[in-house]
Amino acid sequence: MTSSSLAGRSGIPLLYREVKKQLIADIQSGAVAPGGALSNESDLAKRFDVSIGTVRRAVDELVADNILVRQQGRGTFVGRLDRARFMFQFFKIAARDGTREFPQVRLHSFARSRATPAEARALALQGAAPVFRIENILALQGRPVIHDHIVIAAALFPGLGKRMFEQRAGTVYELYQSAFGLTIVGADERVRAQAAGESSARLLGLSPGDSVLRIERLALTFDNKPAEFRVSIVDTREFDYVSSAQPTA
Amino acid sequence: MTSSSLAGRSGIPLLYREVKKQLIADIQSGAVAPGGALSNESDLAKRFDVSIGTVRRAVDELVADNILVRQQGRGTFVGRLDRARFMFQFFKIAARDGTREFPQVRLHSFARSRATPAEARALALQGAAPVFRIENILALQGRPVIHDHIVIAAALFPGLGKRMFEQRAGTVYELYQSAFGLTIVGADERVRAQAAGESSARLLGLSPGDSVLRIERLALTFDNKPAEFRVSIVDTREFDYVSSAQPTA
DNA sequence: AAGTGGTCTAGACCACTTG
DNA sequence: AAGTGGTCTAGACCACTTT
Repeated sequence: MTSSSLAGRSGIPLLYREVKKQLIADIQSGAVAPGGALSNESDLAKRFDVSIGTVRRAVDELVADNILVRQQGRGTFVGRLDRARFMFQFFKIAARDGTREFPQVRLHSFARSRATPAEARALALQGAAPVFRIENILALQGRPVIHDHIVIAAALFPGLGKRMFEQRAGTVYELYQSAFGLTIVGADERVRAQAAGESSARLLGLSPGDSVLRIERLALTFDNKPAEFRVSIVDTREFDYVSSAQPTA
Repeated sequence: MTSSSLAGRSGIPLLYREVKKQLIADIQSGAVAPGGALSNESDLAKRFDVSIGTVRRAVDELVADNILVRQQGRGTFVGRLDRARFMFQFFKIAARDGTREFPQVRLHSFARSRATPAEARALALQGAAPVFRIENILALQGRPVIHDHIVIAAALFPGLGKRMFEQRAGTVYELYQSAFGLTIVGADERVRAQAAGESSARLLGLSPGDSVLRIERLALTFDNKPAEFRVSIVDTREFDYVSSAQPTA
């Protein structure tokens, strides 16, 4: 292949940012698959016509964002959105004693319908665009604790069906990643307390009016583009939403 | 002063980690004050007998942790825990439309008493150690929204009194930093929904039993040592707890 | 003009994994 | 032994701020 070196330092586009963009493009195009290895650093340096240090800086940032994973002596890999990463990066519910456990997920409903105005706004969709609307019940320690309502744009998930969703091997985000080439890289969450509605109360074994936690999560893909809108109703009698912001070391 | 070079690469202590430790020690000892400038990078490199690149790596991490602030052309400074930083790093309550506003704080009670077992556990104190117990009411848009209950070990804040606390110029954490040399660098938070108690309901204008958010925050200083335990009761009828985890760019 | 941090380079050497 | 990432160095050159 012809070597495609990067922009020539004209409008001050930082070299390592350009390298980062290219690496992201490789992931989005499928040129490197989830779990697959990147070229080694000296080859990347040759390909982009920069020094190894510049490649390392670009990779450093992608590693900090949990998008790439380095393994000394082995290589650098595209991070899979597997259970371990989901627990680490996205699942913030822990038992009172701090114990964290991967939830047992049961599909409650799967439907194709249209976005409400609020959903369209969150997902940056035009009008009442077609969406998939999915409800899950998540159990911890054998008891239903979380009632999830997922909304995703149908246009981003061509061919998605109930069976495919239900019979996925790993996490929901891993399905997005492996079957639709859509990588969730971050999320904005808004949390508040409210009285449980009738449906959530029934599904979680509560009385209507009991206090529950409501989490709105907007999951984002590259460039902070919204990809999934999710409302989670959590019974916090025995579990907490945890958020840690500690210096690295 | 006699140059004190760092460990001689014996037990594989990473050089940049050692530099980082020394810079933190300078902050804790008061050798560089909050808001004050560090030596320039080449002087730091000489002092620690390492290359500038190694100094930069240490400073990079401290900047990422919001402990230092770089200003190109001016220097590198110890970050002050002022309002802007408090809003950015610690205050996670926002109006439904996303608006963020620094709260108006009113002292409700100030007392010296002893730690409960749970508080002693959180703060890593022995037995029923002496603590200060402070209640604040925080108002947003002119209405009381948050009822804070702060617990701090008396031993860490010698000479703290009600007047000093009430008449502080800036944020609570800035008082800790400037008057007691204690820098808050991070926090662990646990959030859940519960029915409002009598006291919080009265102070926030709610009916007992209304759903409120309960936030337990353990604020940490260097080495993740606990420094403050705080319970915040939040009226989330018009405000949310927000948590964002987006890639840097 | 002088001083600061910011980017990028080229290369030495080390630590770890695999064949 | 060969190949990978990890640390550290020394220095060029640029961008920004202050005097």
